[in-house]
Amino acid sequence: MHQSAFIYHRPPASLLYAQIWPRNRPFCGASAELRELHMGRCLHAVVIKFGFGFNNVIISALIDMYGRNNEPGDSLKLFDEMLEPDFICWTSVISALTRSDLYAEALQLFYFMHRHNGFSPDGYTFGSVLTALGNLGRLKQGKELHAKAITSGFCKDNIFVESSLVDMYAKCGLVDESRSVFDQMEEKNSVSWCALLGGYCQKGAFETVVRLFRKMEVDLYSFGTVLRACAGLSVVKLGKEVHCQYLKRGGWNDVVVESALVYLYAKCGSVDFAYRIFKKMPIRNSITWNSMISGFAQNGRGEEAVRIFNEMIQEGVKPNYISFIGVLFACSHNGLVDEGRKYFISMSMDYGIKAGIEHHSCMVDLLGRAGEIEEAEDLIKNSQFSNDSSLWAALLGACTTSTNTTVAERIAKKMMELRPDYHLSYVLLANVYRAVGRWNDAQKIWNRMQKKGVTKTPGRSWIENNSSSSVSFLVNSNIPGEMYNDEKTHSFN
DNA sequence: ATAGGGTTAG
Repeated sequence: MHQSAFIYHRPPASLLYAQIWPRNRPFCGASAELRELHMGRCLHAVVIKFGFGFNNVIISALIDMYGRNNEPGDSLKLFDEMLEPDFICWTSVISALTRSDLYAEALQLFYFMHRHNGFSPDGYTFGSVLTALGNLGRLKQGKELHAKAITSGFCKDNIFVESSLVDMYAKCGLVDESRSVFDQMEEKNSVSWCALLGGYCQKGAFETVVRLFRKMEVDLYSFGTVLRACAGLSVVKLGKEVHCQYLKRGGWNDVVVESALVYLYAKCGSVDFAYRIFKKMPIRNSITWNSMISGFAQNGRGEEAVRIFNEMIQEGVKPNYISFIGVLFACSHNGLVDEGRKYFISMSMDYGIKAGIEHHSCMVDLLGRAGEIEEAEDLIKNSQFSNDSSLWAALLGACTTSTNTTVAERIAKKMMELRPDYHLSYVLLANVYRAVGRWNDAQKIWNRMQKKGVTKTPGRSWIENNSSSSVSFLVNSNIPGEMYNDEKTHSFN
């Protein structure tokens, strides 16, 4: 008999394995330590032994279990081996991918499900897919899905869909849109609040975050957000209060909160304390490692930053775009020129990561400090950022100590071409001429600068910015009693 | 079976 009713279109094998599985190898070591995963695997065996291997409900639960334990490869394998995955199985596997930060892959499966199997999304699917879109910053598709959620009736009064929408708009940088969805919600919970606060964090409105944090129902999940705000404000004192609350409430081995603590303490100068927390963490992911690398790097401890970077690789965690920013920054600020060159090459050769503007900036800084002005110049010229004024400006700064007039002239002129209003190009070039006794040329540059009306932009000191009264106000007013033990706070629920 | 948190150069 013809079985067309049961034919289901499978996603390409390349999507199921080649692309996804290798990328997640690094997580396996960490997940193996989770007892829940071990239990889950045992249960899986029991399921098969008792002949429930073809029960979609049970398999859905298993797919979800692997997803929650950062084993998206196992989720996919199970899914691929199913004879007739129903719509719920698709949703489970999409959410498993989203949970493991495989957003693009989750989206691919979602569109595949829709196009080839004719399944329409429901509230559950919308939640996961909107999360994926938000993390990828795909505003256009996000809006499309928002419209679809409204027309299909899954939007109104569905706290999952609405919270995901708040999150999606916040992550795409549209805080106002995010706020408007939030305001229209009939019922709000800590997830909705947290999503909104994340948007304010991204905009740099850290004071707002701390203020609102005191008004909302607080769960351990939201500690990550407020710690990010603390780091943004460099208020280590408030961060310590949050840390205490985390421990007091029985928080333990939460990789997100503890990574945020590592970052906060390191950013505020307590690198050794940060390192102690880092050392104690049984499960570390790439963000944890990155926090520690950049923590050492920012505190002038480049060698340790490099050491942590290498340890990360040894432990089987793949360095990403941000890891390389940290390690290159460490190299540039500690004169590790050869290492810097090595890592810059290794980034694309060994890890397939294309160097971005941040990496180029670090390299220009590194080479400039080492006096390798022409090498840095070539690097910029041969990159896709050859007309980026921030890179040329960094190089220009490095020329101050150089006596090579020809090169300095060339760079200053390039900079004048890109940014005619940038005063340092003129100042620097004039200084270079003076250093070699070309007084007339120096004077000409000064005249040209004045004729163009280029003026120095007023500077502001770091101290001035950070001793503003609003920050000290926050620190003093946020005593723990007020933050967490307020009766009203708890009855908010 | 479903939603939210943490890392990014000058």
